[in-house]
Amino acid sequence: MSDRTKASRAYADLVRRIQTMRPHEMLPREVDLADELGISRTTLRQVLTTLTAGGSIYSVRGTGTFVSEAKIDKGGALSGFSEDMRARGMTPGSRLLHAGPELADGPVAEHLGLRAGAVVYRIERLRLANEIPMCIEEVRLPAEYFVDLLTHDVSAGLYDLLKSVYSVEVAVARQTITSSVATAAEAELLGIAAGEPVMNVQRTSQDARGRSIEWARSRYRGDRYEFTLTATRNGLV
Amino acid sequence: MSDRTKASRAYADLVRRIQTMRPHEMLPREVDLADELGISRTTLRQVLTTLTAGGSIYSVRGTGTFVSEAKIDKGGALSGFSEDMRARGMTPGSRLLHAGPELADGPVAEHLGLRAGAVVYRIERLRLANEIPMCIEEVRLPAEYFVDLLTHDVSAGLYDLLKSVYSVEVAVARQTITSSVATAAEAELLGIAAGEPVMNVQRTSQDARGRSIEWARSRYRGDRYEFTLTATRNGLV
DNA sequence: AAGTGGTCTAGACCACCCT
DNA sequence: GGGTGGTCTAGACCACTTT
Repeated sequence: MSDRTKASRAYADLVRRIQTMRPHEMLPREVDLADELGISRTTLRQVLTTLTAGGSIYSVRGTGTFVSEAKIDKGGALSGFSEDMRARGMTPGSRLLHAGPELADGPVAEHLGLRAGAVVYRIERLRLANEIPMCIEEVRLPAEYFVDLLTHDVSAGLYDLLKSVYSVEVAVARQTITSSVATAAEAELLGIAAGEPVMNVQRTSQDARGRSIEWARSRYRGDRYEFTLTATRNGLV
Repeated sequence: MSDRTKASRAYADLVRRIQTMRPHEMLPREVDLADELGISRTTLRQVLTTLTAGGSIYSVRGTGTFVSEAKIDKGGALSGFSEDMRARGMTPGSRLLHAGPELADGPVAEHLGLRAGAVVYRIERLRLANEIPMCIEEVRLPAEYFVDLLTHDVSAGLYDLLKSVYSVEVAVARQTITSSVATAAEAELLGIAAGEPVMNVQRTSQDARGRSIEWARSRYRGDRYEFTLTATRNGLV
């Protein structure tokens, strides 16, 4: 959404323009469109590529570029709990269950790419949506990247904190989702009955340099949460 | 993987080159690299953008371009069951439970963007991995796009069929995952006990033109299946 | 000041679809 | 043959980091 470059400004212009058009309506030819937007065709094509990847438009070789039909709205799979809940129109909340340093044992060290015995921070929170318990979240972060992390407020909006204080942003995340039934302890925290379904989400995050910066395990109550994701076919490869 | 364009050939070359390098090792400067690969810097940058999006490399402004550290291998969220299972090293199988035309009722018509009462094909299959039941899959496809679909063998590899016979490919898919416990009927088909956890995956797929081409509901057994996905931060926006 | 990636351009040529 | 998107180029200039 940054309007620092011509391309991103043209992108915003074009998105607005597409919204006023009907599905399968044809866009002006690229040379003309570039002219209207005040950019070169090369820059325009960069913008069009992004829009195509996002499913807003499609082009047919030798024929033209068209507005796509239904818009599958993309859920931000890279967002954290707070952002995710706000996108769903709910108010996120948090109750801190634990926050402290510990030594990484085998599995944790492996997931984070650290040597066994390295220091990690473990933060465990009960996450709420509109005051209702939604999931139990357990996050581990390498202490070497986030010095004095616990002197800050980690009860909510952890990603904002990592970005603003440590200038670290998630670039790639891998999530594994499994289904199970709640144990007695989990059930009590989540306010459900033992034996009810829960979704387990394990997540490993890396920054742009490819360093693992987070390993998280969440247990969502299955009766109230649904996990949404959008996949797009890649270009070039 | 197509080597028809200079860019895709350079991409393949560069991937091979990166594999011989160590994490955080610096690549040659762009002008030189473009020269070595026999392409212009503009074309090279297109390739580098793809590699960056894929998490293979990262670049630091004013400094250089580097090989990323750990490689999170991307699971193809756009693949079908057969492809998915083969990627996990298992042999996919299928038992056809039902295949026939029907009239789209409200919810189905809505998901597929059809008028109520349009004809859709419903295909229900029990999907196996190494002969073991893995999920129950119910797919609905608009008959207007896939004329005489049922004269073909739909028991396995449906996506391959859609591509080879109808030249239709999935470009964007949206999936919603929820957790529940198996009903008696589901449990029997899946070979588990009623009350055990299952994962429900609902999926809407669109082709490049934005037409909804598939609506599917799957129920995976929670004890044997895990859902993996990789998310990457987008450029431009 | 020198070196690097980031943005943008004008224009050439190719591949394909239509009438 | 005329129109459209797809690929590729050489080069300019900017922004940032390092010495």
